[in-house]
Amino acid sequence: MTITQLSYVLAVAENQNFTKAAQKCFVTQPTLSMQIQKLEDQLDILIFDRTKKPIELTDVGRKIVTQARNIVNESYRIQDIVDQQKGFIGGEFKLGIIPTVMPTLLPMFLRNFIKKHPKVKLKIEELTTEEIMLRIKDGHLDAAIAATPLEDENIKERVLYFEPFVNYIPKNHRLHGAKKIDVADLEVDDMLLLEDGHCFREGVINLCKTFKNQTEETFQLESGSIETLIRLSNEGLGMTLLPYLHTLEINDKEKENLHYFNEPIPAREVSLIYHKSELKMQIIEALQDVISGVVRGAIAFQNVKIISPLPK
Amino acid sequence: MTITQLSYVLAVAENQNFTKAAQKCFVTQPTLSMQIQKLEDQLDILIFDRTKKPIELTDVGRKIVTQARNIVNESYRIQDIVDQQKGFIGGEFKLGIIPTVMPTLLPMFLRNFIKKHPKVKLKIEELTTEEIMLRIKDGHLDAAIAATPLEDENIKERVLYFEPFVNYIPKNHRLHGAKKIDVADLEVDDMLLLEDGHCFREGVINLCKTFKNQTEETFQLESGSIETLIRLSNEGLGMTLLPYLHTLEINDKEKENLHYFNEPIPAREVSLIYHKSELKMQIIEALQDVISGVVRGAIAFQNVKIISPLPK
DNA sequence: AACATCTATCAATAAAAATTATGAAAAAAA
DNA sequence: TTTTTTTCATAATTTTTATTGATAGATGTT
Repeated sequence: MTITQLSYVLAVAENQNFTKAAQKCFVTQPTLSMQIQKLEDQLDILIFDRTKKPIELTDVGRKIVTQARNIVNESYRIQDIVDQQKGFIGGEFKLGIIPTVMPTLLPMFLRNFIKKHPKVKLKIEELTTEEIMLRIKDGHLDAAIAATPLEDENIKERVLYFEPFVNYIPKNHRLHGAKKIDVADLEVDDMLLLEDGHCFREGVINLCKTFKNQTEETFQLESGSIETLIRLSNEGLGMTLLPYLHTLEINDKEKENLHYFNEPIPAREVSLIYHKSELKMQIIEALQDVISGVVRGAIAFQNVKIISPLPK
Repeated sequence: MTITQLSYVLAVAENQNFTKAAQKCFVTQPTLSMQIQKLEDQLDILIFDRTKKPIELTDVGRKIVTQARNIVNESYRIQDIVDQQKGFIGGEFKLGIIPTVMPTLLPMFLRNFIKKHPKVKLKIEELTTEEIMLRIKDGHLDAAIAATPLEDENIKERVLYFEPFVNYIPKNHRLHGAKKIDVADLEVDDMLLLEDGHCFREGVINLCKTFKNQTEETFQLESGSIETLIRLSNEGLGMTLLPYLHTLEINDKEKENLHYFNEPIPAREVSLIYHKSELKMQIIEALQDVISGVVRGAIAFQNVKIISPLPK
């Protein structure tokens, strides 16, 4: 039994296909077939049920895959120990970012980070919180930036910053006249929201519910991006809430529609999250340093009240 | 990096010697030298400091060995999963037994066990509780039989039986006339004990202390085996306590010196203990079944009061 | 029926591991 | 000190193992 064989098994289990798995392993398909057969022969069991299309794991196979993932992941940690010893910060690093953070935060720190740590090959992907949590647990992501707290025992969190919510209220809206807005003024029925699956949406709904006991039944419109939200709002379809960093990007005319909250200002907590095993911790800490440094200049609010974005 | 290389590293780390390690791995010494060098080259670090005699681990080396042990142990669990699936009970199994249990319990169950599970290659070693705990943690023992509770978070326990203490009181002793003895009658100063390191000694001392607030200062004599204890006692050097199973083995004349306790009868708890990772659990359960079955016939006390043998 | 997709098999070859034989350095013994 | 022994490294060679390209067979699709 070798680590290579185990990783071949993992690849086939994940792809449910020898040919695709072989590509991901950068070997030919017969290599996988033969090595996996060899392992099956040695253990004298079948890991895959090849009669099923697509291929399926047997009962033992499922248990073996779980253990194999364990072993393969633990084997990565050997290199990690060496890197840590050398103070080496480099190698491939897969980072997930939620959609409502991606467009504003990424440009702020990416250039800085690459400059400071040129040996790290960052692979960044925009994913929902749900996908992020799955992929951190199965090892396909090394870390992610998401709204917290998540309260998942397998995932650790390091708070990066608190991002205040800002009201975006078009000219024709009943609240446009008000200089500063109170949380109690918000009405869900009146608010443009992101579509389901965005945790920012959850945060806003929670905010409204907290202060008005509103149900989440009747939303007027839902959109997939905050950009669209602003456009829709401009068309007079309702007000919306923006995460603070987004308000730095909009044009001067639209800035006139921004209305800040009275203190305490509601905000979301944005954190760097990673698996509890703390693999590649040097890079995670490097990321935290760079991002915290950059954000400290951009967000300088005090008396910020935090609401939980995933209040299930 | 391969599991084989990692196990070579473990062998050298444990033996502090390439030649001996090679023998344990059933390969020649150059094989180890080359494979370990190859691993060191790939990681671009030194695992061993070869200038020191005997050879020593480097700082990184120590961390790598810890992780390597992890990986190698986890790799054994693959075979374990397969065995479990097949209901196969076999392979090498290393069992430790404390000295005061070994001579009485082993003959009771060994023949039975071998008959019932002929494919298991039992390797049994007599060890103190302290050694047992170390070796269970480092994987050199699969399980052990010891007095419990141990209260170690890495070690799980399954109680096999409660073994009452029996007084062995020679003719000339002040208590010889008494038919039944009370725990309160015991005097540490008056009692022959096993030498330091035997947990049975701890148990007895604890028993005396519990009822008389005696200090453990002045013991008259100490011995390494219970056999010797009986001989010394016969010579009129004091009374002693025997674990019940030992009393079944002594000759008729000596049996006259046995005096049972009044209820509640003090006893020690004897358990099958094993690492929390539950490797080779099928064999552990098979052992438990056989031993419990055998002992149930031999010990049939009720109203047994338990004292902790390791009261630190 | 023809085609496409997928895995297994085979022989050839490349790569890696293990072995035997040997050498050099350090420790132990004379 | 000199000799002997121990111990690890190196080199050349053999053995074993992994990988590949080509292809066959099986299954499902159009």
